[in-house]
Amino acid sequence: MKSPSQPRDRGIPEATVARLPLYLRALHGMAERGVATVSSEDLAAAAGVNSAKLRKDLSHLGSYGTRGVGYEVEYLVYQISRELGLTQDWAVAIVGVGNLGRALANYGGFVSRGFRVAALVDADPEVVGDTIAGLNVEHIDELEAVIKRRGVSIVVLATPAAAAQEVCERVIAVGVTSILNFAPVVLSVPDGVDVRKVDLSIELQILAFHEQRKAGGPLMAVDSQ
Amino acid sequence: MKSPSQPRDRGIPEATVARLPLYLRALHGMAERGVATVSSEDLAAAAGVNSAKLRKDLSHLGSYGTRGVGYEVEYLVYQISRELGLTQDWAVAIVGVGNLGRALANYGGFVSRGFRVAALVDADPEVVGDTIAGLNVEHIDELEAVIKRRGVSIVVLATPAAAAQEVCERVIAVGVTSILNFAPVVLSVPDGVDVRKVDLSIELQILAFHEQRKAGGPLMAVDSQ
DNA sequence: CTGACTTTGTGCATCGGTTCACAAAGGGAT
DNA sequence: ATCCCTTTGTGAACCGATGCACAAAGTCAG
Repeated sequence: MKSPSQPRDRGIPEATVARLPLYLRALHGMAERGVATVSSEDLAAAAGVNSAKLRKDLSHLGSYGTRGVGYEVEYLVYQISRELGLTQDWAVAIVGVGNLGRALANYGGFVSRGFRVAALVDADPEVVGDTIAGLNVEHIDELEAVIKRRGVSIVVLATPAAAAQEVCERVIAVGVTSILNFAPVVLSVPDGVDVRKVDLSIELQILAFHEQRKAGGPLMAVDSQ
Repeated sequence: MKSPSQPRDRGIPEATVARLPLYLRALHGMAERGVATVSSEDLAAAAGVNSAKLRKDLSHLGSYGTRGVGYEVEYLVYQISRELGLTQDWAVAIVGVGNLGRALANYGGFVSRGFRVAALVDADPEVVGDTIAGLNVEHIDELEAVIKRRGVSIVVLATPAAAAQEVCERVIAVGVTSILNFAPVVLSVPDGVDVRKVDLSIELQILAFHEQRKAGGPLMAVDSQ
């Protein structure tokens, strides 16, 4: 338990970052089941990746394993959490309280670790004032004020496509630099602002592509011309 | 307009497939605005990628552009749609009609092109029998029957994490090979089955990672202890 | 018909990520 | 203390994706 060589490369590959939450989830499950120690092989299986990749990923954070034994679950949970910035509390605002926004507000996974839905905002006077998931829905005119007042640093866009770019610009103007976008548009943002996009219909289209291939099969007798 | 050399490589890179829906969306927008022809430069800008990448992507489908001119919008829409398998109609079943399932059922983007929500299934007797987005919610006991009867080939899992694996196995058993999973678990499936995963909390965690970095900045004075 | 101009399609260098395979490191038994 | 066994951490080969830069191919004006 001595201080393990300062390893933080300050440069963790993007692909690795994207997998850390996966490992974290698997580790949480193990911690709950009382597992104290886990090998790269087992953890990799639980996370659905291969063990070499997992080891290389973890090696980017430092040498937190013990050769011949594996990784201490609790310790690794802490290290990954810290690396991902989950040891602090992130205030999230959800803009757009339609079906999707509502689902997100109620989604347990958000609140669980590190994130807190701090504000709900919508333009429709019909829903402004309603209470959803214990929160009062505020009017879009209050957007900037709410973000500042609640210390929101991550904004989730669940608005109609047409509204997304404008909302995006407004929140950036008051200092937000992390946006999770569910609206089916390409947002244009200045450098330094991070946008991640979740697009349900794109995922379906990718599935359809593969499904079509399978249906045709290797000896596809379709309209090959 | 002569038949353009049989190009279908039968091997389109995965990264390209993932971007085709993006191009398709941009093209639809252009078609609606009456644009007849578009250059790789303009289309790339609309889709948020660089133009060399776009040209290379499209070249995998065939030579559908005209040098000195660009791409004919309508024609390209058709070619990409066909490649993605959107010229046929895909019946989709949504399992789990909680907040998220409801949002998905009502999500216009699904229905719009090529996809049709053909069934809603849930285990909760409270919601079975309800009508959501014009569809009757059926009981999970009917799962296999419904899938066969409606010709469902793509299943969307919006169940609680604990139920996902079981539902997954049941739909695979009746021949489904394409699954879009919103439950926060790693599904284990046999070869030949495609699973795509959308995980809201993972996206947030990735954002938090980058936000933390920005907050600290190059000369981070944090607990480097 | 010719020549200037535009834009595609692609060869090539590069880069980031994955996988293999093994030396190094630790634990535990004798 | 020594040896054997397990498992990590990583060097190196490999693979797919990206981006540059340009020749090839077309349009259009005169």
